[in-house]
Amino acid sequence: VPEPSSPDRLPTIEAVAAAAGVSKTTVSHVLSGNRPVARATAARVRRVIDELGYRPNTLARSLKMARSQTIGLVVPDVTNPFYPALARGLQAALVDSGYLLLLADTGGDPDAERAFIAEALQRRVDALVVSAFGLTEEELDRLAGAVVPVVAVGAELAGSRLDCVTADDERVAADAVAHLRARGHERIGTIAGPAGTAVADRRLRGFSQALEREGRFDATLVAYGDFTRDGGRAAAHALVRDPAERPTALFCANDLMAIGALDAARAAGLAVPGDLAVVGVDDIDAAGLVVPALTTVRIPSGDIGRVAGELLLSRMEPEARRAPRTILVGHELVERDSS
Amino acid sequence: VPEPSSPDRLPTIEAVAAAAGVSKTTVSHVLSGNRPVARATAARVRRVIDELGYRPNTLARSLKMARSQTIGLVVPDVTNPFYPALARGLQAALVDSGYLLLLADTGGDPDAERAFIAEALQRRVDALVVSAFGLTEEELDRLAGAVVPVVAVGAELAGSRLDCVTADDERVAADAVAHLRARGHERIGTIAGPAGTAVADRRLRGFSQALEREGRFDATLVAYGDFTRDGGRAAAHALVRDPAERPTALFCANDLMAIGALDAARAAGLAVPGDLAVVGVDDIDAAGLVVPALTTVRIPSGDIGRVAGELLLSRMEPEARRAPRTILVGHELVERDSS
DNA sequence: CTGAAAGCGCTTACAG
DNA sequence: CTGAAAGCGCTTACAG
Repeated sequence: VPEPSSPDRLPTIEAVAAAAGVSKTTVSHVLSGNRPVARATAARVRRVIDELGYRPNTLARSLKMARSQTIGLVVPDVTNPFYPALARGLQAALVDSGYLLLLADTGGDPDAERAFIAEALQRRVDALVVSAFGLTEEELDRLAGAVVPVVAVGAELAGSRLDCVTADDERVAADAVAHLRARGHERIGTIAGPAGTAVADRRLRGFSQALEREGRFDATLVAYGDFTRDGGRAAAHALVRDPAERPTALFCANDLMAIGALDAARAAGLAVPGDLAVVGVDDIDAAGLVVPALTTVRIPSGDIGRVAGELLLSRMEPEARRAPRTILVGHELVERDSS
Repeated sequence: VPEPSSPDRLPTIEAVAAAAGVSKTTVSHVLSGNRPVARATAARVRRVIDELGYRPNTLARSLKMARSQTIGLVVPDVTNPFYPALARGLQAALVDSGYLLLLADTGGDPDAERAFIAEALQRRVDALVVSAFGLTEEELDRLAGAVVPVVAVGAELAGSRLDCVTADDERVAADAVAHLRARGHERIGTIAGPAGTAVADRRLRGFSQALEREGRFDATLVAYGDFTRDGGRAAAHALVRDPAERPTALFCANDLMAIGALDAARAAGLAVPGDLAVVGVDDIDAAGLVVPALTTVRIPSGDIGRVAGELLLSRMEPEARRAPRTILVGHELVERDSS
């Protein structure tokens, strides 16, 4: 004899069935609509459901159906406004299909990235959206690509077998360089992101190649940051220390670092853009708020999230065994006062 | 005869047991450590696990154990930097205990809040952290309070049976008023948050009472925004339109609205702080970036997240049937250039 | 030191 | 129009 359900235990489909005098099968079908149920029966079941406050246990359903209706989202830094905007776009694309977001902030640490991806897989997420910093494309593909659809966001993974949604980072950098060249700058430096990360490498390559085409690339004008304001400040500080070797313009691989470069310029007594022009990437809200307002290349992070969501939705269709796709979202130079 | 597992099906504990020549029980115990297993057996099992790449299905475990190791986080606006910082603190407090965050951005819409809370409950989250805007405390408690521990963050719920972690919003407002009074302002207005939301109401009450104590409260100097920059701009615009009736200082219930007030002042040709002093709340990064840099009352959102996580952890202990607690985090006036 | 079996709460193929 | 039963992949009380 089973114990009567204790008061702090939620009602189950079994309890509903008993109270309504039908089978679990029937209760299940009034809920899912997968099979017609007599009107009177359905009404009775629904009444009982309301009375008991029954809510089907999604865990059990997910186990049975082998889909959790959950998407894992891995970002290096939620406090970088680029990612919340992306998360919002992603949620908007997925919410109507009943998906929820499992969020992880990894701090860009490869171990944390691996750990979260493994954990998300154990929880049987139906797909993964990842902005990985520490992981190589191969590792990402090997870790998760074989199990669930994965879309890499905010970085193009060369030759990867993964889907990805990103801006064309080389052109982003090239456009910034073109802007600075048009303003007459000849000594253009850059604050790149961490070497080895896909976004950082691409933006640096776009930067270098654009300058090399004109024979103006100077490796001593390259510094590295970690995509944070502090990192940008430190890198810029190193670059402008020596007046003789100083660049007249700086392309920073994101806005946070560009804002740090503004800090460094101020600390060094350099006028922006007079002594040093600064261009960022992203166009986070803060870009328009700093003084001088930051010239930047706008990346539509909300669109990236939304497009990634739509791509995932199509990947989760039963048929979807297509070749990996790379979807490029448009970027746009926003000229403000720092250049 | 069961079919052999198809290639795209993940290995189960059953497959591991078969390959290692032991029972599922034993495999389970080498994984959990809940029961001693002979060294040789354990080693063999582990080898098979590695070979097959077995990862236990958390859905099944959660169903059996009646805990999902998941915490639901409900916020009105992820793109408001206050919340990512909170999310980060929360994750930091919970990650070591194996909890993951299920995130929802509700846009402050009560229907979205209800929908997400219901959905999270169906997914059997172990607890909920919510910053609700549309829901009353009673409704929040009724919806979820009976089922899982709930902590309300960023707003004190008067007389609620829910835990909450927040700044002392009345004092936050009172401190801002005191600052403005000390600067000599006599006509102090406010841009409040949406009436009916707990944070907004508390900050408005703190504001009103502080001024009433000195007989200086003027209801015509109260406007309402929705905690966004645009909302703040519109509210400030209305307040400063008439030069004769204009306040000389504005307490804004958050930084985003204060930044909007700065926009409005600029558009109206008013000097800040000369013609209009502006004080915000939160101290998001942007507060230090705008011009003039924003005087604000700093709320440690990361701490709120962390404390909420710790509180939840203690609530999820089996014994925990204590009375609801309200934990107040400290705030601090940050004087910058806008006042 | 180890295993057989029950059960967590669902869904659905099979049967009538 | 409806139900009995198997099964999703785990954990654990019970037994030896």
